[in-house]
Amino acid sequence: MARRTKEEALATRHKLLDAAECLFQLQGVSRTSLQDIALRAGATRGAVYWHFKDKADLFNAMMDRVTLPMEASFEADEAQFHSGTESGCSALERIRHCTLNALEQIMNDPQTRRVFEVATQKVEYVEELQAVRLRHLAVRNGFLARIEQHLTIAAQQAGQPLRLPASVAAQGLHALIDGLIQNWLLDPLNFDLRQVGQCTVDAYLCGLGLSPPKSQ
Amino acid sequence: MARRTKEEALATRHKLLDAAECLFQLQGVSRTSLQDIALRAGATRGAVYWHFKDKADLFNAMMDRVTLPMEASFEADEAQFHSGTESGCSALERIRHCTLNALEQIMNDPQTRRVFEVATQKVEYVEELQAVRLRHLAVRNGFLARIEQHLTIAAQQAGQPLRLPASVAAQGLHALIDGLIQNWLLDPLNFDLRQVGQCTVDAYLCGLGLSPPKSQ
DNA sequence: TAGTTTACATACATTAGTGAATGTATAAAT
DNA sequence: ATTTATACATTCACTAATGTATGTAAACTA
Repeated sequence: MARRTKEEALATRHKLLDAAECLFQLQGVSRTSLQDIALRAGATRGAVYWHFKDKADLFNAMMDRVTLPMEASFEADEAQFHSGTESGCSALERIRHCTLNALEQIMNDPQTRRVFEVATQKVEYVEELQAVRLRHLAVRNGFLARIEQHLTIAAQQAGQPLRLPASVAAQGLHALIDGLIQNWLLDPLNFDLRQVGQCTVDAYLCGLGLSPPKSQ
Repeated sequence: MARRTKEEALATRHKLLDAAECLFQLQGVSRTSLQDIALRAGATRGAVYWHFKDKADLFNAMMDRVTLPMEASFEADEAQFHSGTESGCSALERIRHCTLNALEQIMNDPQTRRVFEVATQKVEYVEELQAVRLRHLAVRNGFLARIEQHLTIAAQQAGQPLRLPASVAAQGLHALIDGLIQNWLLDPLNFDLRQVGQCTVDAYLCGLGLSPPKSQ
């Protein structure tokens, strides 16, 4: 077949990733063949092997397409916070804002939702995907450090100490959010992620000794 | 080969399940063949197909072997609670006791830990395993109902209302525990499940308006 | 505009896994 | 003491997936 222009090539690459997302969600990663993916993308396995080394490589690319922007947005947020102007929003507000934002994105952006569902229910984390696991751990530890830091600042701003060591408190908050997402993905109609997320996170923060703001 | 006695047959059945557990943990469910399992159990695929319909059936049996006893113990606990004698332990204590117990079992019982790791990281929940997903949901809803009930009672006993609707509060507590387990399984050395579990659960309960007991 | 590389498609070789059929020696039932 | 069902082992037929090798036409490049 005829050679494509660079833009066209990039387009087929994205088509392949789109197809993979959907098929992974429907059938699971191991049960979808590269053939399936190529077919759904209107291509052949030749295209897949051109763009990716193998299925694990493709999977990584699929993850990157949603996790890299998410991490970037978090870091942008971080940079803004440290830009000298404290801009009137407390550390506590920022924590709530960030977590609520993440929940919103998972609820409203279909691609994010698809990929999260695949990552939590439709893939087996074995050796060839260990890179994914390690990145997951790295990102998580980054989150934990950030949360810990913000909780510490929030406690200072509130003028009272945390009832728990900040690192432990951070582990709990992260586990809570993580658990909420997992459970919601498992059965989205079972509860409202935004509402339950907001209430329970506030309750937890309150339990840490941080009184919730009176907004909403 | 010679026919085995019933006890021997049951023994091979367990050997097969044991082998499956380990191999699933090591290689993931989809990448371990029935051949692998049989070989490790010192048998052949014939034995597997005799005891189980297919891999999904075997997987279900493997899950049942740990989840059925767990559910049974929970129900026994429930029965004891409703046996008229209030036996001096508050609903709040019971919640803490139950969750801590579950965490302990996951930490200390290797089989439970293996199976949980498989169920959370080494399997793809697709149609042929939908029975597992449905049972998971059913068990979860049972837990939620129980937690909700106990939280309500605990609030009555404490003489002050919950800061959240009981159902929402229950979702949060479950998500917290679930998230703790998931994160710990992902990297057991990262934190101490018992300690962090106890602290963060107490913090959350406190945030709900239930003051923690002064034990420990 | 000739040569080179790109972006695939096609064809091939190999392997591995499944399910079912069949074989078989013995435990259990009568 | 037979008979029968059990608890497997062995073999077979089939499919499906992977990776690689090769083909090719058009987009770039000099």
